[in-house]
Amino acid sequence: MAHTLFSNLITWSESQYSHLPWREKRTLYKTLVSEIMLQQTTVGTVLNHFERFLVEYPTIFDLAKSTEEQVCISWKGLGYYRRARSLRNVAIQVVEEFKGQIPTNIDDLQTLKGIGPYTANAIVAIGADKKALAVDANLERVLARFYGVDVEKGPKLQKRLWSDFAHKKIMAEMDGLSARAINEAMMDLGRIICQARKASCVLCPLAPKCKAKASGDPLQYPVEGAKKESEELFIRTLRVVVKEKKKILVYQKGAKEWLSGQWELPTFILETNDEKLKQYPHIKIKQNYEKLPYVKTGITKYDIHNYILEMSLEEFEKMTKKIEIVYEFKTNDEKLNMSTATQKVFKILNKAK
DNA sequence: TGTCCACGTCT
DNA sequence: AAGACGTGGAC
Repeated sequence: MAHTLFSNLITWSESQYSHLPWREKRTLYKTLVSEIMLQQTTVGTVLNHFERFLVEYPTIFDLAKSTEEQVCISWKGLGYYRRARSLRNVAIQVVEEFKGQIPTNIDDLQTLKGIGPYTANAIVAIGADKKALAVDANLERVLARFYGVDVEKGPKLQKRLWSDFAHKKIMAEMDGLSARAINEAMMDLGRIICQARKASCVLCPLAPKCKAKASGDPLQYPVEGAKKESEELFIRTLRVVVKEKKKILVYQKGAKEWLSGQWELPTFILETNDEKLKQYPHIKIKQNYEKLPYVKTGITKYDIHNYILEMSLEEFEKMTKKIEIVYEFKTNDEKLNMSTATQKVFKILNKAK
């Protein structure tokens, strides 16, 4: 009986992964924070930040009282900083509209900006242990394989899984089992055993009834959509270091730019094949920039080499006469919301000394 | 080192 | 509804 399979799955998951910090003494608040962190982010990365974040914001009221800038600083290293702003706004909204009690039904949760179908279901199923299914990319893959669904990956597959499989079958499996345990276990399975590019079927508790395993080629599910050719985009930036005593020259990124609100070294485009790019002003320098030290960064679809150049304030002012950005001297410490790329530049400079 | 890839929600 | 958003892991 399939029910036994899912019990085995839960046993496997609980024996190995109950120690994740958001699972220990689980609360709705820890679930909210961890699930927002886990959007687009691997468990390993979240492990590096979750507990510190909880020390800084032990309750939803602490989070609601904090400033946007402080929450973004606390979010450093997790990326997709819009999530940090959303999380704070959710906290404020929950305090104002729900007396600080995080709702446990899908509809109320989805009224909160930043909480979509996945996170709403995760909070209901995992946070409140009420019947729901949080279908992230892991679940999508596991379910497509288990049921052998050959619908193209993406929104179509999500819909198909939800209407034909997830809702009717998995939800039925939850009768008599914990919704929390089954959701956590399915995610663990996708993360550890039933990975996108590797399926360790010999270890899998669901293998006896898995259609993908039976097919002999489990990786054929989920079916990949046609990949579209996209032009490779590169940027070569100049990152300028101007020091004055213990301070460095930086500027704050605007609302519509990448990494909005963060502080960066003065940054200019030396060369790019994307003519529409408006993130930084263009500049020309006399020397061959390819001989300068550089660090690689990446954001969205761009391959970026950041060339580093130290200069005096006089030289800098001469170079940027026609540029209207406001640059200021600031101390580079933990109170400054400094971009990852800028931190990488300093790492390289310190290493060189 | 480089290259490829994964990943929820909003707009 | 296609593209934006950042980081880290696998090989």
